[in-house]
Amino acid sequence: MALDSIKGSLREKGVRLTRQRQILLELIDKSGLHLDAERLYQMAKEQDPKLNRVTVYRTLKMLKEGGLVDELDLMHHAGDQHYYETRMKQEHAHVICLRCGKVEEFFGEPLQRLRRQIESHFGFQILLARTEVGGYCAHCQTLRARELEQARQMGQVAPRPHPDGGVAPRVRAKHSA
Amino acid sequence: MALDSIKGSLREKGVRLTRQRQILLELIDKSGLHLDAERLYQMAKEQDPKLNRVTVYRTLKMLKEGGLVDELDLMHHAGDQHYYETRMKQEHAHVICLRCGKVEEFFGEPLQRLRRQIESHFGFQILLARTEVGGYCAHCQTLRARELEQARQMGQVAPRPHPDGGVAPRVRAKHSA
DNA sequence: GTTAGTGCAAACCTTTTGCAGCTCT
DNA sequence: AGAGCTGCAAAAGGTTTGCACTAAC
Repeated sequence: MALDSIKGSLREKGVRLTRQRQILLELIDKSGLHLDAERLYQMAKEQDPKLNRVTVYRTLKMLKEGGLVDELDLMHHAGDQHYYETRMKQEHAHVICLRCGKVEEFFGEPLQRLRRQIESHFGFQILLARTEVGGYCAHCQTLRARELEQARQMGQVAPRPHPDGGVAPRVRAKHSA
Repeated sequence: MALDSIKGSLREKGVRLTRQRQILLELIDKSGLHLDAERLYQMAKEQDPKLNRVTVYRTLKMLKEGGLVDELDLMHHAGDQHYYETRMKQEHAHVICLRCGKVEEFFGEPLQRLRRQIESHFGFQILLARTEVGGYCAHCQTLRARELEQARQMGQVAPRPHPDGGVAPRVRAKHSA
């Protein structure tokens, strides 16, 4: 489990393992999900109703600057928040369906190859890398074709299939209390 | 020039080429730079002092949703703004030095390979792809080594070389008037 | 007992929205 | 002429900061 290695890493730096941080670390690590700050806050509040949103932001910032978590934006498919995941795993790309929002992870050798090429090409020292890909998953391709067909039958002008045309309208999450 | 193809593409859709949009398109296309909304606004204001910040955001949003520009965040090396570039060029990765802020572009076959692999692995239809890499450029690696050496000589504890340790503190740009 | 960390309130930056008036086609 | 676009003001969303109090080491 990556949790323990994170905790160790923090202890080494003299960072205090407060109750709040334990809760947050546990949530980030356990849920394989890609949580944003607000979501993480809501989940943490269930374990400690007094835990403040600010603490979530401060903890995430610390973990990010310590290189213990990575920050993603998943192509802003649902707004401008950032998402977080522990750095345990091997480098991977995120593949986001712009229609249903599903996020897949792609591991594989092309990523390492790309990384090596960039390092040698520029003499660059890579600390963080991020590849995000947006489009339509197999399932949504089918559904979308059907939708377009229906629109055509209803006598409407068929929307031209455009590079970014199908992006779902931004749903702004609302902080509830 | 990509400008004309963008203009054509907009005209086709019945989008009006207003004075403001011409100014903005010109700026985005001409400056090879990666501009954020605020910077673009400041530059546009020099040509038309009445042009409003809101128009900049609306134009960028339209271009983005029309697939005519790509939105980047360049690893948030200078804050949480987004940066924009025309989609003319071949797909490329952005390589950002976290110390000096320089942005390099990497073209090359590993990117296409990665793209193809993702498409075939998931049966995914890619519309947008983005690879951003953060670290130290060749020049800053040298400077940083020197800095660390000096810190050591001054009797301080040598900062452990950390995955994300050297990121410059966030400078929040301020809207001036 | 120190010092880092927390909660609260308020600020901050970036981006969006409502609406009246202007302007491209 | 009329739909589309702009500017203005105001709001919203996400995130950060100042400060007094609390808790981890």
